[in-house]
Amino acid sequence: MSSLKPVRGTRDILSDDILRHRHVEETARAVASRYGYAEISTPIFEFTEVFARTLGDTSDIVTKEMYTFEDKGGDRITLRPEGTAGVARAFISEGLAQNLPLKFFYRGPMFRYERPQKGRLRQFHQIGVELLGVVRPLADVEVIALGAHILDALGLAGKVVCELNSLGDGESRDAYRARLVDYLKNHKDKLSADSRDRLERNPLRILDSKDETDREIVAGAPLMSDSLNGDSRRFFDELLKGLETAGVPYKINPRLVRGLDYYCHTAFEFTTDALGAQGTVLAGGRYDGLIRQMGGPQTPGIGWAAGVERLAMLVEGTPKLARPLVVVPIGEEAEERAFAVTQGLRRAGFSVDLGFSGNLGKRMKRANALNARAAVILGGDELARGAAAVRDMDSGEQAEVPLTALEEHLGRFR
RNA sequence: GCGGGAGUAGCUCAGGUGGUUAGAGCGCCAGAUUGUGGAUCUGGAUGUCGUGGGUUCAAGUCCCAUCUCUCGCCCCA
Repeated sequence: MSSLKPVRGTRDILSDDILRHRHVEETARAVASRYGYAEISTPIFEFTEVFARTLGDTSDIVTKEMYTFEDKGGDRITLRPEGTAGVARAFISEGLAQNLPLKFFYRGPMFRYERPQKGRLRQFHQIGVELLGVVRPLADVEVIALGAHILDALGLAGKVVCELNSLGDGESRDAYRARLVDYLKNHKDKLSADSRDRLERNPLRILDSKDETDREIVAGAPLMSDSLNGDSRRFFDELLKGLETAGVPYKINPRLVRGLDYYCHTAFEFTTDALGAQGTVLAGGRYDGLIRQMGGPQTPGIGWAAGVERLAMLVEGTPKLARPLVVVPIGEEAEERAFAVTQGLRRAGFSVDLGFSGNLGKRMKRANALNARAAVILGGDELARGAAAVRDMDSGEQAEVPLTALEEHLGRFR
């Protein structure tokens, strides 16, 4: 094995893997497009403040996971750890507030400096959507239904569960946080070290702690739903009703929280038990305060992101490429004419491979390895008659076809 | 960042207690078949044994460090 290796947590993606990635991305793009989501591509790096300001100073992403560096001009630059901040920044930079509501689909690499595991990499890929400018819960319904639709189109409906919760508006969330902290402080000495730390930093996170004693304590904790004010309660009820109307199955999980500070109201995760500790496959929520926090006009938003690597691991089988034709020249004179024949077929819309060397036997072997549908054999005898031998690689049947009728004859193999 | 497991051919893996030229299957290459692929048969090449250091007459094997993968924690897609 060579000592030349990719950087830790990065991968070359090729052959079957890249086909699966492409399948995931193209399926998502096609379904999102049916819902009217326009694709947007934002830079993979931004000024560090774009992420630092929006993700919250206490989040792990900001404190330890960002790839941040100073460029030659002295600017602080960060490789994007997630997609929402960049879309929000573009919304402000491009003055898009005139055109609300807006719906975006994006895809591309994200970067987080963390310890790699299965389904968790330092460079990974996400697909995601954002819906900006709609305060009504119907927006949440559409965004979640779109996520469910994409997972269904990928054949994963039976492998995932949509877990759902409401964090309420700011008022509800603050009220709940206070009640929760009050309760947990009474059990502080029994909490795990991690959770005692979280009590200061991010108390809501304690709700989904994996520590057993924590779980026992959490079982008796006040419920978020009891702290929702009237507006928040109504919002959540409308969302649930909408999902039922849309036929999206869900499971309410009162302990579901989101790591990032800007979420409010709706939080959801599509999870699977097929990927070990990295069970979250598509997740998102509502972020009504984000754009104003970044310095833009008050603009509500909701969206989600999904990990392409994780989805690709769940997708069964390998998407097949279209089977090519192969042109096989025999002899020097035929080789000179083969490229012109090949180009003619390519211009006519066929996928055609023309090898660079080899005798007949080798070229036929390669045609077989490429899973060619048919071979167009150009031998001296055939060319002298202005024809080619067309061999069906499945049946082995071979027929002589005049070059002038080649495209028409090959139509059956398209 | 913390804890456990693992790194031998392109791939999947064998290599008791240290002992000569490190093996198998798959794949690859060549030939049987110089105008015909898949199947079969014959032959061939697989390699700094992850990397660096140490112990020893002798290290794939033992010790230390380091890197990468993997499982879990943290966190998240």
